[in-house]
Amino acid sequence: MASKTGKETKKIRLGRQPIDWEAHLARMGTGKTVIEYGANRNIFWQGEPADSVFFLRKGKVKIAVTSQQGKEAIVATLDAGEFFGEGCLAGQPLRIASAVALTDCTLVRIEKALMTRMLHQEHDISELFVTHLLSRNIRFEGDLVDQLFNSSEKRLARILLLLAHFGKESRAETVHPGISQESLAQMVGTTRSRVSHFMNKFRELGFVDYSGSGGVTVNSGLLSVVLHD
Amino acid sequence: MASKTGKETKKIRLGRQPIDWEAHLARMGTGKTVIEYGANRNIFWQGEPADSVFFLRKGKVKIAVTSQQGKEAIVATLDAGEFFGEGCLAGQPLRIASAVALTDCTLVRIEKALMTRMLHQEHDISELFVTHLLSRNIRFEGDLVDQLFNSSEKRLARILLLLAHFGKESRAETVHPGISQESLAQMVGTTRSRVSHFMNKFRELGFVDYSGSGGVTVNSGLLSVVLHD
DNA sequence: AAAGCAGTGTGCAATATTGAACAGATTGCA
DNA sequence: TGCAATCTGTTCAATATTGCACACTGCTTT
Repeated sequence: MASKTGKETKKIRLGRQPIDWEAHLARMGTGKTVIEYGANRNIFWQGEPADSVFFLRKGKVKIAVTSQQGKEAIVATLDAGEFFGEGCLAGQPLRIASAVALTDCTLVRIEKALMTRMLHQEHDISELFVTHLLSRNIRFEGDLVDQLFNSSEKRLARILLLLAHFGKESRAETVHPGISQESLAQMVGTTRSRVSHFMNKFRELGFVDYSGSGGVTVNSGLLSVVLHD
Repeated sequence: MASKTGKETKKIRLGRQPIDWEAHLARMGTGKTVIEYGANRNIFWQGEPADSVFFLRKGKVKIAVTSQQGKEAIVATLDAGEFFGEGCLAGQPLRIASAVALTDCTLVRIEKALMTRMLHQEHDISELFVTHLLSRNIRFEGDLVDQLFNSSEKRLARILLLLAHFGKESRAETVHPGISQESLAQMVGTTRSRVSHFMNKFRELGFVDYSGSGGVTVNSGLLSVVLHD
């Protein structure tokens, strides 16, 4: 509780002027709740009724799907400032995926009815949401193309680069600390033994660095070579 | 040929009332063009500057990506009533995919600036566009999950079902006539020889029917069994 | 009719991937 | 401290997939 989200900027950059998402939210009537989730806490389960959209104010969240055979795949990991669970707005009655907090999170739960109303009445919200959906779309399309074309080795390289926010201003270079090979395998769509194999290969080549604990460091410049053959 | 798409209603169902897309378009100033494309004509190429969004009024269009190695993948096939090329709205300077008319098409080209203006000013358009993006998102997420979990056999089964509009009211049961095994392979993300192999298997089991020419007929009920193991 | 062409049915060796196993290392906790 | 749980490195046989080859079909063009 009582996290220091106060420091986070509430103004989210859009095409034109920054919009004050929190102010809009505050103005709306009932239907929203601010919730804090501890790391590893479940936010919603696949198969549950879907009646709300979430906005991630702080922390990281993963979206995962479990197959009938019990295998799990991670279809997205989200950072602060992103929406999720928006499928219900398109009429999905049930969650098609589960959402789990990867770190301590604070998020805003918005009931479907309220979200619909906001999209209908508030231009800025509507525009923000369109921007979000466009980015998500581009990311999904990229993931799909990646699957259609590339070997598991290249897919792993790509995931590592994306997790390190390759291309963004902030050259964090460090992947989410504590990410396991199992999780990587679930994102890449392969087995852990394969991930272990390639991680070692990448490490020997100096593309990544990781020692027991302390997360993975990515040399984006070098690793990106893998993608281009 | 998909024949009577011309009869499709121009009023597109939204959550609430149907909105008259054409009327909105007509009211806007310059920046839009109605274009007709013959079958197999190219609409835009991957790598080209991206400065407009398209609305498909009639016909079918495929969205394809070519890898550096020259392999082609089909990431989507679109029906009347759908948008495409919307990536530019999120700031993509270049097309990341090519668009090709699969049948004779008529489509509306909307310049990026006009589209932005419409999204900003016209509630109905904005809402329609959000609905489109949500559906597209759900489809991409589904495709991605499919790739992460399933074998090429199941993926082929799924594509055949989707092409036959499985689940929709109109039990057309007939896939786009003249679709080649090569195209199927590019959608599924595998090789033609694999597609040929599974198509024969499906045919022997009575799940599909196809004879030289005349397109593929899908027995959705039977074929969907493949998906559930 | 002959030739060309695109699509299909097969077979096969080379390669990639899976799935399961086991040992060592590290971490968290009683 | 010691135990249990988790994560990692590594192997290996079974399986799936690729990439290519070639023959055969139906169709169009000349």
